[in-house]
Amino acid sequence: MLEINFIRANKSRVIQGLKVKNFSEEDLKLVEGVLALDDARKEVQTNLDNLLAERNQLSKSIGSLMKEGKKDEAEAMRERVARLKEESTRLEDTLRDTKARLEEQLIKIPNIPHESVPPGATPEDNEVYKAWGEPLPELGAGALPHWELAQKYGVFDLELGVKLTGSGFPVYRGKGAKLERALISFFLDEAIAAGFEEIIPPLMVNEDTARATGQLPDKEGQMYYVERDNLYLIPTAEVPVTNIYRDVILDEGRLPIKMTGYTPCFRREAGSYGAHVRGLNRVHQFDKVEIVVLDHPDRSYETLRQMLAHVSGLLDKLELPYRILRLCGGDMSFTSALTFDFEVFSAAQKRWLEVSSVSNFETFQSNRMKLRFRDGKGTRLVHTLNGSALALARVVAALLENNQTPEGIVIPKVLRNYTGFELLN
RNA sequence: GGAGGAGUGGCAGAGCGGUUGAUUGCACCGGUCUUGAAAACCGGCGUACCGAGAGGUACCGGGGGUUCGAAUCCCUCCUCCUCCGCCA
Repeated sequence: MLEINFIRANKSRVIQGLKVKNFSEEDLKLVEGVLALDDARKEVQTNLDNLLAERNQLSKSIGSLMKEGKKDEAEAMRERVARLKEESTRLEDTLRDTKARLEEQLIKIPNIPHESVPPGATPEDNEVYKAWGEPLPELGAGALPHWELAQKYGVFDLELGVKLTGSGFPVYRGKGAKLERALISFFLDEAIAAGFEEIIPPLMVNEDTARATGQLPDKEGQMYYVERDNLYLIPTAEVPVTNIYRDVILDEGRLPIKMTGYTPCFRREAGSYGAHVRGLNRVHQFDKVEIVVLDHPDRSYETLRQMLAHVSGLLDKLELPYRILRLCGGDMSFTSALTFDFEVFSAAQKRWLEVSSVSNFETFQSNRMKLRFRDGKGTRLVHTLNGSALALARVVAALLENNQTPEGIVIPKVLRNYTGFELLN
C-alpha cells in the first residue's frame, strides 16, 4: 500500500507510474478519489478531536466540582457532556466509515514502478536484461521432456500424487528425492555463506500476516485456507519471513537484515491444463529457498543488484543456461517497484522456464506492515526486497532435460557432495 | 481438552473509576565533573493522526460495552504461565 502522504506530495509521479502499469483514464481517477477521501477524513477527525477535547475538559471539571460538593453544577455539566457524546458517537461512525472507504480505495493502487521499468502490457514486452550469450543447448534426437525422464528413472510421480492428494502434488522418490534435498541444501548453504540468516518459519499463517505482505484481501483465491482454524497455507516463505518484522521499529544500524528460508510453497493455481503446465512446470506444491532483505531506502537498489548476482551465481554453479528479464509495467506484480525474472532454458521443451523472481517493493509492503527504522530524526519505512534463490521444481525440470544422456541424468558437480551420486539412472 | 492465574512503555515493575500517556528502577541519549573513563549529579527519552505553531486527539494484548469520565468495572476473543489429561 502506498503512503497517502507520498501520493499527495507526488501526484503526477504516481499518475505517470500508474500509466506504466497500464491504468486506464477511468482507473486513474482513483488517485483524486483517494486524496479527496483523505481530506474528508482529516476534517472529520479534526472535528471529532475538538469535540473530545471539550468532553475531556468538562469531565475533569465535573470531577473537581464533585469533590467540592457542588452537585448541582456538576449535574448540569453532565447533561452537556451527554449531548456532546451523541455528536461524537456520530462523528466516530463517520470517521470509521471514511477510513474504511479510504483504505478500500488505497488498496487498489499498486506500487509505482521504478523509473527503469519498461512500458508494455504482456510478457513479450519484458526487456532482456541479461541474455544467454552462448548458443542454446541442443539435444539430439530422442531427447525426452522431464516428465518422461521422471517416469523412466523414477524421479517423481505425479499420478501417485493424484492418488494421495490431487493433481499437481508430485511425489519425489529415491534419487529424485535425494536430488530435491540436495538442491535445497545447496541453495541454503549458498545463502548462508552470503550472509543470510536461515529461518524455518511456520507453513501456515494467520490473517494479519497474509494481509501485511499483500496476499489479502486480493489474492485469497490463490492460497489454501484452513477454515476451521482460520489459517492460510503459505504461497511462499516471503510471507512468514518478512512478517517477522511486522510492527517493528529497528535501529538504523541493524539494517540490512538478510534472511533466507526453505519452505514448501502451496498455490491453488486455478485450473489450467496443457503442454505448458505438464510435469513440474506448474504444480500446487513445490519447494523453494527464498531470500528476504530489509534495507535502508538509500541502499535498496544496490541490494537488489547484489541479490541478482547471488541468484546468477547459483545458476552458474548449476551450469544451467539462463537469462534475466526486467519485467515491463504490465507484467509486474501489484506490489513491486522493480522485478527481475530468471528463466532457465528447458532444452527438451525448447522453452524458458521461470525459476526466480527478484523484486524491490520499496515501502509498499513495509507501509502495510508498519516496519520502520529510526534515523535520528524520527521513524521511516524500510525497503523490503525478496527473491527466489531458487524455486526447485522447474530447476529440476531443466536439470533433467538438459543433462540427459543415454546413461542417465548427469548431476552438476556442485551438487555431487550433496547427492552422493553423479548419475541419476 | 479440563481447572486456576496473568497480559502496562526496550526490559523490570507500580497504578485497580477522576489533573496518569501513565510512579519508580534498569537500559539508552545529551550535559556537568574528570587527563580519559567509571561513579555521582542535572536534563532528555513511546507511537500515530490533526495543526504553521501553541497545542489537541487516540493507544496500558485485540474487539465491544457501562460511565460525565476507564489502564482501572463488565462481556468476548487471543496469548502466556501453573496443574491435570492426551500425544510425535
